[in-house]
Amino acid sequence: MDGRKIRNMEEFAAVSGISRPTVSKYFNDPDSVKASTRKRIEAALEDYDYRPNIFAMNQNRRLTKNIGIVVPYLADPFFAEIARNLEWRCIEAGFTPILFSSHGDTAHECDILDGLRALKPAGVLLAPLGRASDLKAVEQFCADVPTVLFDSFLEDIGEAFVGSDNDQSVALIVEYLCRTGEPPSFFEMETPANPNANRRRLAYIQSMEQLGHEPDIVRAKGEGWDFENIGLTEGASAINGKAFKSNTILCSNDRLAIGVLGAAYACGLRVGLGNGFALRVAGHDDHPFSRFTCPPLTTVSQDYEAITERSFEALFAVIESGGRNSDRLTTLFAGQLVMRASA
Amino acid sequence: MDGRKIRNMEEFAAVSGISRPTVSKYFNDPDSVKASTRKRIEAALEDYDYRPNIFAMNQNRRLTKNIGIVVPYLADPFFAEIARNLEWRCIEAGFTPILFSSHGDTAHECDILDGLRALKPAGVLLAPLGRASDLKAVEQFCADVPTVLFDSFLEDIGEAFVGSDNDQSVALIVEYLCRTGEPPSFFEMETPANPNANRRRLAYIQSMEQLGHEPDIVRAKGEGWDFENIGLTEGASAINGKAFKSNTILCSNDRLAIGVLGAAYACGLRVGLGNGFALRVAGHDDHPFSRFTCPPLTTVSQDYEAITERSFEALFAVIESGGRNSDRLTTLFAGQLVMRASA
DNA sequence: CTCAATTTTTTACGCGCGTAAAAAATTTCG
DNA sequence: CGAAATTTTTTACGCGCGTAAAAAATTGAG
Repeated sequence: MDGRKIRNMEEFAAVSGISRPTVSKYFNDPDSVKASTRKRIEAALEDYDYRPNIFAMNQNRRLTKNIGIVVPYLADPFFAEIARNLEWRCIEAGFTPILFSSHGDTAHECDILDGLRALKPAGVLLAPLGRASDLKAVEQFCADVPTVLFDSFLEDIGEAFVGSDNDQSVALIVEYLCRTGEPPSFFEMETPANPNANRRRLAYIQSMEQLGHEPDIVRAKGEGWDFENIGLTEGASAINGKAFKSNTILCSNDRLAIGVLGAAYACGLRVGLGNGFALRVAGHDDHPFSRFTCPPLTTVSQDYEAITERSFEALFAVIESGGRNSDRLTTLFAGQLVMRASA
Repeated sequence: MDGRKIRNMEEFAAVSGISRPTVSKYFNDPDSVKASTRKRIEAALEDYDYRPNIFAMNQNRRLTKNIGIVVPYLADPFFAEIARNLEWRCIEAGFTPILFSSHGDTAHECDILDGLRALKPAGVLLAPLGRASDLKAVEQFCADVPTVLFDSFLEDIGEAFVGSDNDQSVALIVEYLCRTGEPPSFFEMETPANPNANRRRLAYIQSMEQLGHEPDIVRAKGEGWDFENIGLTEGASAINGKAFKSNTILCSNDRLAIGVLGAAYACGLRVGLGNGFALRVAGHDDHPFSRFTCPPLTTVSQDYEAITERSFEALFAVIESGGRNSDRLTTLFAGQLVMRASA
């Protein structure tokens, strides 16, 4: 703990007895210097706790060690959870994750992408708003910066896409619901922001038809990301208005289902499977809170860890290969049925 | 849209017909140049969409326009919501918010603060882990960087503190619960991470004694931020083990209460106020999801907007005054009773 | 129109680091 | 031990911008 404060790499190089270019090399990759010099630098590092100036470091770099993580709505615990995993993964690999939330707003998503460009990130993990995204802006961004999309699929954009296999997962739960009770009605938003929703509706229709049942779709009015609230209010009016042909409601996602559970409670309907229950409610995603609803929500899980792991790997591969060489690959993970008490 | 790409401020100055120092001045404060030159610059900006290199900009600055926002656990919608508001507020004021989550981990909180220092932020809005924080590290950080603490109170640290008045809010709900039914038992974590929890326990005891009732405190085992789960499992064993002396449970926070609601459901107890209900459950914070539980959770609201607004204002004042001159001021906002069906 | 006040331009340096090239030192290995 | 291979040092330049100082231009009031 020498009293002297180290002001720059020059000074640090002096006190550590190593030349500045070598020190610079060390900071860019500790393994690129001989083991003995590395030890000397790290010893000096203990005594003087110097850190290179990130701004100066990045100024001349064509790209940095930054990785942008962009999610459409961070107040949604699904994305909070994924963001948490991604951050962790990036740090582990020696990158600096920088987290952004589009807050459900098109213009803000564009602003984030603009700002991100200026940060010269090595890569970006982007879960776009979806329908609300400015497609041209996103496409242009992906052309400039190595980007892996996840969750929301956008045609032909990005180096890779990682998401869940809605066809499989919806078929799974539709089959389960049909097998254990009445074939489900499908409940979704009128104009879903997320492309997964469209996919799920189609998968629902197909599954129902394959099983010889007639699809029944109920659409909730409302826009935005306030899903629980929409599920609650619109769900209640749908229930009261006898809009559902079935006593079983499959919701497009868990957050909507949580709202519907509230609606059922407000309507005095007991939710669950078997005698004495008036309604079954199922969701999709295995949202972090779905275990704690009353009754606990039956749903299809998305494999959070697989999605984050694969997304990061895909991005890392692109970064390593120094740009855009891998064919655009799409990975869809299968969902697993999560049987709880609500259906 | 001239084909030429602008590479730096020099080139942009050339095409806009203004000298580089003046352009530089413009970017640091558009109002610092004459109106006519400002217009000329902004006209050129339309044609050439140039943006100054942030790294080069910040390199020589003693401090930047960055504002760090640090929350202990972003997967907690309470913090997600506050972070969202704070981000918005920062942008509005022309700053660049950078969001971090400590993920409930002491070491990670320290890393974040370290990294933040390197970003030379104009200021930081910090909700510390609390008990789990490395107090010395946080204190040292606050000495280096203008920091406003919120949510978790740490003695004598930071330029200001903004939080909620637990004494008032707990008194409010204890009084309500006593008035409308049995005096509540208090349910909390054994070793709460958040200092608010301690404050709330004390406020509970005081309120009960003032109303002439004997306090009854039940503590759940478990650590970390997985509150709902702890509330669910420990709540169930407490209920089954007849640990609660009262039929009314006041939980230290809403997330715990959400778990307890699940426990009650699992135990077959109907939760609500009045005849036919076996249990009352109340929480604290008016968590974003508390409106959607079954039954909807009775709780005390924290004034999210007031907290974010005041936090930002306090930080802004410190920044404006160029450092640390304001006396350390503490603002506590009163909670409001949110009567729903659970109690 | 004149003189002072304001604003812009010119000129020049520095920030902290990346990095290239050539020379010097060190290590490796036959 | 000596030559080749590896690593470090020396030297030097540039990145894009902030900013200081002095000179020049513009503006505004009288």
